[in-house]
Amino acid sequence: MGVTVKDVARVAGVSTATVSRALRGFESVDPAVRAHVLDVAQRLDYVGSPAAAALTTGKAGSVGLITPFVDRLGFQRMLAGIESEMRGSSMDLLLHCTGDPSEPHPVPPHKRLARRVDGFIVLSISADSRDLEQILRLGMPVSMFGSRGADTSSVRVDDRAGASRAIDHLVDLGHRRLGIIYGREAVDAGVLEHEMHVGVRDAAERARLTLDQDLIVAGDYTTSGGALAMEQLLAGDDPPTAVFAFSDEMAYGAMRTMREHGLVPGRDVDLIGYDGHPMSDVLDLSTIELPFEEIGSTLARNLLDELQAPTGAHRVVTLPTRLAVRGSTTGASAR
Amino acid sequence: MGVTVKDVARVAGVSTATVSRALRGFESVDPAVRAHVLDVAQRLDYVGSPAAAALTTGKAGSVGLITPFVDRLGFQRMLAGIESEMRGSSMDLLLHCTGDPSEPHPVPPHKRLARRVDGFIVLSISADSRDLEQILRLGMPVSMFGSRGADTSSVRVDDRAGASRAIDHLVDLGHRRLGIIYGREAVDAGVLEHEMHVGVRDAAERARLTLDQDLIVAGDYTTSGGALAMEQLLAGDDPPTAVFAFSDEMAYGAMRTMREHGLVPGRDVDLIGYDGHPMSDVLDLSTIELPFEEIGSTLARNLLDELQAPTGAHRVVTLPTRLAVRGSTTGASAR
DNA sequence: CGAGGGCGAGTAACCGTTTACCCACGACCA
DNA sequence: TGGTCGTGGGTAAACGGTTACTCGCCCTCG
Repeated sequence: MGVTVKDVARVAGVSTATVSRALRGFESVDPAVRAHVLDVAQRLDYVGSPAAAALTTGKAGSVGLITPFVDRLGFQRMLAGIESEMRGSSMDLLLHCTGDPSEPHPVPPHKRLARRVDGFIVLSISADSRDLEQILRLGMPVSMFGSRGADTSSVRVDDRAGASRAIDHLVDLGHRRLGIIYGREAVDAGVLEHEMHVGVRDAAERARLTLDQDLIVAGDYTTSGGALAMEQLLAGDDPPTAVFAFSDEMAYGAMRTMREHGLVPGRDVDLIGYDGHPMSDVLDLSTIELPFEEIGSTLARNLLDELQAPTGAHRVVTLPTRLAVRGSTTGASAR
Repeated sequence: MGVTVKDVARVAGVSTATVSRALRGFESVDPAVRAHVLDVAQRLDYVGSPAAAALTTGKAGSVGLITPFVDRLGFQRMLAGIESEMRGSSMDLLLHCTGDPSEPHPVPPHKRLARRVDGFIVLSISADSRDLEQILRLGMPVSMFGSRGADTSSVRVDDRAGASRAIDHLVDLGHRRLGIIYGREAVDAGVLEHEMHVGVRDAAERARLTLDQDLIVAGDYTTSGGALAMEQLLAGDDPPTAVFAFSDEMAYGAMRTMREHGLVPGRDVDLIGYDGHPMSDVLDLSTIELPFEEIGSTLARNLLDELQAPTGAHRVVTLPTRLAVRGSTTGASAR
C-alpha cells in the first residue's frame, strides 16, 4: 500500500541497493546519483518502512521508557526533558507503565518490549524490584533514574545533600523540634529514600539535634498520605514547630490538614517540601527543587549516546538540588 | 541473536507454518500439536519479532499518541487513562510530542510515525492546525480529544455546559460582577475554548447579566498567565467580586496574585477554576471537574475497538463535567 | 470397494530493506 | 600498451514471520 524502495529504484533508474545507499547518505554514491535518488524519493513521497529496516539491521529505532507510575508530578517533567532530547534524534519513544506488580503476565512484558526497542530508560523503580532485574538481564543499554551502583548508566539526585539542606534551613531559622514526613516504610524503599534519611540524620547531628521518633511518620508520597501524616504530627502532646516532607505532594496534603486546623504554614508551623513542583510556587511552599527536566534530558542523552556509539561504559551523573525559600518557612513558629 | 520460529519448528519437529499457527491460536491446529509447540516455545524462551510480524501483516502492533504538550496537568491523567486501557491489549504506545510548530521538519514526523503505528490518539490540537490535517490525510484510524465535527472518532467534554455551570454557581451565590480568565485569543483557539465562551454567554444571558468586556482577559493557560490576568482584573476601577478561570492552572496563578494583594479567595473575591486537578482540593479551589482518566480510557478504547474490528464508523462521545464546590466560592464577596 | 471430502500440516513465496559480494570500467603505472 | 587497482553500482541473499496453496491421509458415503 505504500511506495517502496523498488518503486524509487525503478523511477530513478537505479538499483534498490543504490537507493538505500543514497538515502542513508553513504559516501560511496556519486553525488549526482544521490541527488537524483533523493529527488525521486521526495517526489514519490517515499517513506521507509521501519519494520523492514528493523528486520535487517536488528535496530528497532526506538527506546522504551519504563516507569511504575505515570501520574506522579515529577513524571511529566522528566518526560518533557526526555522528549525534548529525543526530538533531535530520529528515535521514537515507547511508553510502558509497569504499574501494579500484582498479576504476573504470561510473558513478562519486557521481553516483548525488548524486541521493539534498542534500549531502555527506567524511572525510579525500587531497587529490589524483580522488574528491574529482568530488564538488566536483557543485556540492553539502560539509562536509569536512581542509582543502584554502577551496573548501569544512571542519573541521580544528591538526595542526601538535598535532605540535609532542608534540615539545615529549618535549623537556621531557629527550629529545634522537627517533624519528618517520609514516603514509605524502609522495607520497600529504594536507595533514594534511604539517602534522604541519611541526609536528615547527618544534618541533625551536625546541629546537635536529636530527632523525636514520634515525629517521623510515613506519608506514602501522596497528598492524602501527607494530610494524614500531618494529622498525626499535630495530634501529639508536643507537636513540631517545623516539618520537612519528603515530597511536595505530601507537603500539599500537610497544608490541607493545617488549613483544616486553622494553622497557617510559615506562621504557626513551618513547612518545607521536596521536589520543587511549579505548584509549590503558587502555594508559597518552601522546597528543595529537583531538576526534573534535566534529569529527563540527561537520561535520554546518556542512552542515545550509548546507542549511537556503544562503549559499554556506565556513566553515573549526580545532579544537585536547590533550596527555594518561600513563605512557608519564616522561622516565626520557632520558639 | 534470538531464537526464531525456525528453532522452535526444528525442536518441536514441525514446520514454521505450524509454529506460527499454533502460536497465534488458529483452530486448524491439532490441540496436541499446539500444546507441544507452545511448550517448546516456552522452553526455548521464544519471543516473536514484532518487526517481522509487522512486515508481513502490515500491522505495526502499536498506537501513536500525539500531543502538543506533555507538561500540562491534564496530560498525565489522560495518559494514565490511556495506559490502563492499553494494558489489556497487546498494543504498545508510541509517544510523540508535536511541540512548538516552529521549525518544519524535512519529513513531517507523522509520515514516519504512521509507518510505526496502526492508529493515532490525538490530544487537543487546535482545530486549524496543519498537523491535524496531515494526520487525518493519512487515512488511518484516529481517536481524538476535542471534536472537530464527525470526521473522526472523538471524545469531548461538554465544555459549554461546564462553563455555564461555573457561571450559574457564581450567580447562585449572588455575584453580579464577574471576571473571566480565558486561555488564548480566539484566533488560535480550538473548538473547545469557543464552546466555553458560548457557555459563559448563555449562562449570563439566562441570568440577565451583562459581562463587562474589561473583565474578560486572557491567561494563556499558565499559572503565570493567570497571575497576570488576575493582576489586570484587580487593577480596574471596579474589580469583579468573582472570577471564573478557564483552567485550574490559571486559577492557581490568580490565587498567587490574590495572596500578594492580601486577598483571600472565598472571602474577598470568589474564584472558580476548570479542570478539577487533584491540587485544587489542596488549594481549596472550587472547580469544574473534568473526567480526564475517563477521557483517556475512552480515547484508547475507541481506537482499540476500531483496530480490532474496523467499521469505519466515527463514534463521538461527550463526557459530562462536575461542579466541585470548595472554599474559594462562598458568596461572601458578593455585594 | 472406490471416490469424494475434510482436516491437519508442509512448501514456499512474500513483506521491504540492507548489505556482502561481485563486476565493469577507467585511470594509472610499469 | 597491458596489468592492476580503485570506485561506483548491480545482484541477490538474508532478516523472521505469515499465509496462500498444496498435499496426503483417513473417514464416509454411494
